[in-house]
Amino acid sequence: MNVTTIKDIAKIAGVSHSTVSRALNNSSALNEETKKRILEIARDLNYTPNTSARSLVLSKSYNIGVFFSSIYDGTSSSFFHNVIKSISEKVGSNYNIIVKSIDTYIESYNSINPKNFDGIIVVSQKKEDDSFIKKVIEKMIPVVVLNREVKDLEVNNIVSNEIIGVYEGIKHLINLGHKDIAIIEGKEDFESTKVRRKGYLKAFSEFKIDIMNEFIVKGDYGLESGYLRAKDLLKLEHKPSVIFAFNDDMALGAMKAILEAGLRVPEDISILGFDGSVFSHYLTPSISTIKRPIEEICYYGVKILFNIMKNKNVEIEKKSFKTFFIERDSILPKK
Amino acid sequence: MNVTTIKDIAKIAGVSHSTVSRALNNSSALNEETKKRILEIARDLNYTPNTSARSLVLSKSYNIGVFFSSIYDGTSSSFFHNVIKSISEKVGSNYNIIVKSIDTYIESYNSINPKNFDGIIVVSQKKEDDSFIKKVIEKMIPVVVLNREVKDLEVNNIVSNEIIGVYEGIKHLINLGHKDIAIIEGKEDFESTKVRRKGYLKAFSEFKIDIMNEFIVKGDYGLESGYLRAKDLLKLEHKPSVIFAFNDDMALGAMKAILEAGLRVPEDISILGFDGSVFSHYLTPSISTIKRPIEEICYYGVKILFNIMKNKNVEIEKKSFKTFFIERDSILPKK
DNA sequence: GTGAAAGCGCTAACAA
DNA sequence: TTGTTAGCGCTTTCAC
Repeated sequence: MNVTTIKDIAKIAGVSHSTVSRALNNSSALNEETKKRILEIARDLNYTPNTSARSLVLSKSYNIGVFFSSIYDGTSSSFFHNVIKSISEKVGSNYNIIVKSIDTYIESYNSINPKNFDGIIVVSQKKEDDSFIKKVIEKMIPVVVLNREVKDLEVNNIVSNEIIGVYEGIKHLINLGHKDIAIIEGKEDFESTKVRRKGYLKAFSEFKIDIMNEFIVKGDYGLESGYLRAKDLLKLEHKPSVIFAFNDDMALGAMKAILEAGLRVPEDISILGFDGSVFSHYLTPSISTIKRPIEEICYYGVKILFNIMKNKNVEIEKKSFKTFFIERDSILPKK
Repeated sequence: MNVTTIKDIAKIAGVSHSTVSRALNNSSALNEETKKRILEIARDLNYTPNTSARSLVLSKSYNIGVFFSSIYDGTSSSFFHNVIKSISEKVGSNYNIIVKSIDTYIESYNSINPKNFDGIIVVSQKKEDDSFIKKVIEKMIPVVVLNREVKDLEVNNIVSNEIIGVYEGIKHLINLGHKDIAIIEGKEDFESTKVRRKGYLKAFSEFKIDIMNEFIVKGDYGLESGYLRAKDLLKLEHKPSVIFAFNDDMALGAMKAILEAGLRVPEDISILGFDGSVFSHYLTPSISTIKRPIEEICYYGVKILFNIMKNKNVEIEKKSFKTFFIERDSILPKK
């Protein structure tokens, strides 16, 4: 015998396979005794249901797809881990979590079918994900998009307001007398880059700070790029008094570059990061950063997803959590 | 109409559904023209196959399970991300990667069925995972266990030899004159803790270094525990001249504690980490560490898994990759 | 309380 | 080259 099926159990128990099915799903009225007997046999035979068969008849896959724009490029480890942890925790173990990277998911989105996914969570970074999201919507799969504000599509969308956090962080810097604020931006095609940029531009314009073009450099959210771009900044004749990196990883890289140049953090150059990742607190100096509530976003996203899965007609929801500036030791007033 | 099926296509194309199936799988000889027509209709109708149905008949799920001992506790973000990236990359997009945490995967391993998983990768930390692995083997699911050496089970097993790396790291320290080497161990129930312990014990005994009980403390692989345990160590009257943390996260925590105490790294206290995670290189000072080749382990693991999946009768393979000491700036000779 | 039978969407053996 | 048919393992309706 290969794998135990309900038929095998039925034969041994001397009942029909439908009775076995009923017992296994402890459905309707059926004799307590036969039920007990069947369950016992199932256990002895090490029975586990064939999910494909069950899915086929129930039109329910017990699969939740978690699609990142990319799991390879531009996604920091702490963010990635945090997202998976939070989603897994909230989803529970009744469902499978299938992790995919949209950028390598070519084959014309071949498995995007409501029968294959009970729900889909898109952890989106790029506007280009819209074509994928659109497919998902067309297929009527319950879907929620996290992390990036989707403008052109009617879809459940949970994000954090990153402009506010950045604005506040920059405002704090300006209030401390800083004007020479350099920025290491993230990947150009990531929305987070554009949004965070808006945040500092808002603060700059409000406080009438001149934007120095040579102070704005492009990173890619990776540690190395933070290091390299900060090195570039330090070569400038007129050096910045602060470096604001668009994520904590790059902030760490930048700090290395500063210290390597024989300068001190924060005495010579202050640093501001973004994400509020755990490790940033343990650096010396601890890095001031802008915290985005990844867990809340994920929890809330899953909650909504399950709502839609249960009750198709709920209204589309857009929600934005706050981000906030966390002051730590990497910032000092301008000398 | 709900979701397009091959029957819908068949009706429109005026052929039988089996012809559609053939066209879709571009099987055997069938009229190029009808095939083309069918494919076109399929595209127009936005057809995507129902994987449950396909799985059911083919006895192939296109699911690869990636089971961690825990995705929540004791698993560092960089390790987790690295593993998922490496496995995903090698597996390719024909398969679904289902990420699970064994510790929360109670319900008597209910979905462990060869029909539900074409293959399973266990990223194992604890001996207790053996009961899970055993179930998988019993069910004849192709399986490979990564990361932890499995002793009591005949199973494909790809690990790294961590004893050697630790031994070399400690030897290096001893050669630099260090004797007061403190250790922050990892989670007690993780095999990695035991193995890395063996590494330093081997070096200690070989070089006849006395083991100071108060120098051996228990962390949990989390940043905070590195910080806290290092603080404890610094309260000792006779302070260590080196702290070796069983992973880079704890090393970072330990460094914070040392610097906070007004001591310098490495001038006053040297630090050695473990993992070779990317960020450890960007810390200041960069942390000397022991590199384990996670990518290689994962790549090789996937390769073997696919081998077994294709050809059931391949021999069981045990393979161990080397770990090696990476010298960086966090270590100085004993004063 | 239980069995018979149909059917979920697909593939494949067998006919034609 | 194509259609008919059976069947993968399961749930569920309808009888009894």
